Amino acid sequence: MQDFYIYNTITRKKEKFEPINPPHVGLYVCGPTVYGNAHLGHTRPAITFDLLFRYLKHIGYNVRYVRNITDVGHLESDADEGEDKIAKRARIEKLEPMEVVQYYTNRYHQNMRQLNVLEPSIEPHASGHIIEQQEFIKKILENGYAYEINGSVYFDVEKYNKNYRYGKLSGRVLEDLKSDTRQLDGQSEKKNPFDFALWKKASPEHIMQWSSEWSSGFPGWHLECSVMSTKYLGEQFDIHGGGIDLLFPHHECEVAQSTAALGKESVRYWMHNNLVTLNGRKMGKSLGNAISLDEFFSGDHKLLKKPYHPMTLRFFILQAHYRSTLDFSNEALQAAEKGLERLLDGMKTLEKIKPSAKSTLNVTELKEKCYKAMNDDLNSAMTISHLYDGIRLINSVESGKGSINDNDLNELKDLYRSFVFGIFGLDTPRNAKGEEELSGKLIDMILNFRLEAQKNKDFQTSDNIRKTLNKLGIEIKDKKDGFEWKIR
RNA sequence: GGUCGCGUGACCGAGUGGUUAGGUGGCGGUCUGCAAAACCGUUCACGGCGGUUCGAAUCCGCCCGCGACCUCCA
Repeated sequence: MQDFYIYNTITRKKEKFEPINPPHVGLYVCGPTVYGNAHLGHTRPAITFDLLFRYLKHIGYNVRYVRNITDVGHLESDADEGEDKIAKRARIEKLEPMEVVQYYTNRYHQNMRQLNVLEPSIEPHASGHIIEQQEFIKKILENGYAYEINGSVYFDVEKYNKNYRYGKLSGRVLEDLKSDTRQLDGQSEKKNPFDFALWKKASPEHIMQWSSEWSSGFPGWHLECSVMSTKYLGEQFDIHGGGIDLLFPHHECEVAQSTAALGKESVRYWMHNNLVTLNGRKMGKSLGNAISLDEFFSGDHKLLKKPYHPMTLRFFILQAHYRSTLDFSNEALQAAEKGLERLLDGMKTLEKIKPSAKSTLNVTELKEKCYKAMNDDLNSAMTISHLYDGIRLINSVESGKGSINDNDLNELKDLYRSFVFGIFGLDTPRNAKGEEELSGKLIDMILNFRLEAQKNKDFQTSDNIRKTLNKLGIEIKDKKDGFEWKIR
């Protein structure tokens, strides 16, 4: 087992990862709110925690990965009187709320498949856990950290803060929050403006509501994660992840709720991915600068100079460390596109290399560097740079400037397969097999004619063939003993 | 205003108290009928001003600029 270090938001330090019940690991990540299409921003946590999931499994852990679907309770406006986002969408589109949920959940899953993001072990819906959420509220009420008023239940932050520390995760101090919280309308019910809803009474026209002992209403918007993580991972579990924009108030409230209900903190390691920016600004749906994944893959957006392959996006994200912001631009994307191609080409070369008696390269050292980088808080950027160093070595062997023995060769192949495909998930989807085979044979045939032309010094014909194939997206490489080609 | 974080070469983006990140792009070369690819070489930066140190881009202070959170948000 590797010594794996994680940057823990709550301590602001890198800490050695030690699961509560090894080899089992419980991982909870905040998933999407399914009221709209997934955009570039959503790929950051999806890929970051997919990387974590894959790496933990790779180094021998047995991971239960829970990623929720938020389909109730997130309020639209800044006041508590807002309308449920999904309900609003449903009303506008004249659909059943669950129809909206199903539609965008399907779209999300499709996008995740395109990005080769593994399915989580459990994907619970908030709407499927209303009873559990009500029970959780009861526990908080019993423990005295919540109060009921007019059919709604609110978390009593001030009282909680007397025995615990509200703000522990995000580094906030309640006294500061008191002076800084904006005075919003419609908060008259709450004792304090920073109190948050656990259960909210719904108005009659509110189309998503459930009965409860307090009122017909809906659960508060931070509750589902506390409840579902507890249900599927236990009262204490290993890792909770999510976007850094959820740190406050969402995750802070989760800490408070769980502590208030269970008498202890649930989460051992908090991990937060940074954001995707556009011209240095956060990309967000509500900010109106989000590029949806469908637009990204089709190139159908005014900011996109061309369509990009899902693997280009995946690689682009992996080339940065997850805790840094990542600025989007066509230039950067195209650099990633070419970089990924070089990496994958190098791997194809690796598969073809013939072993020699001795090795001029140190595979063990390369391998150790890769693990060292990954063990340092999932530094995929560093790992990739090591893999490029290896590609240079592979190419030098292929061009006869180095050599590798049988043992090293197998180890090297193993290293690249497990890192590039297994851990980074950079698999290129293949075309339909039969068709691929046929077109491959046809291209071979054409290139054999070209070879003939070259032998006869008929370079005009030879160049014409190459030009035409290039136009079709086929790249030709002339070799000493023939040719190579690939589809771009 | 409060809290937190960032500022790296043409672009993206790692990192460390003293040694080349890496990718993309540019330039020169090897190879080649010409290309492409590959390889070799080159392009050696760390916002500003002070301080600590034998030595700092890396630690500390101040300043400037930018961002995130404080309201749903990945």
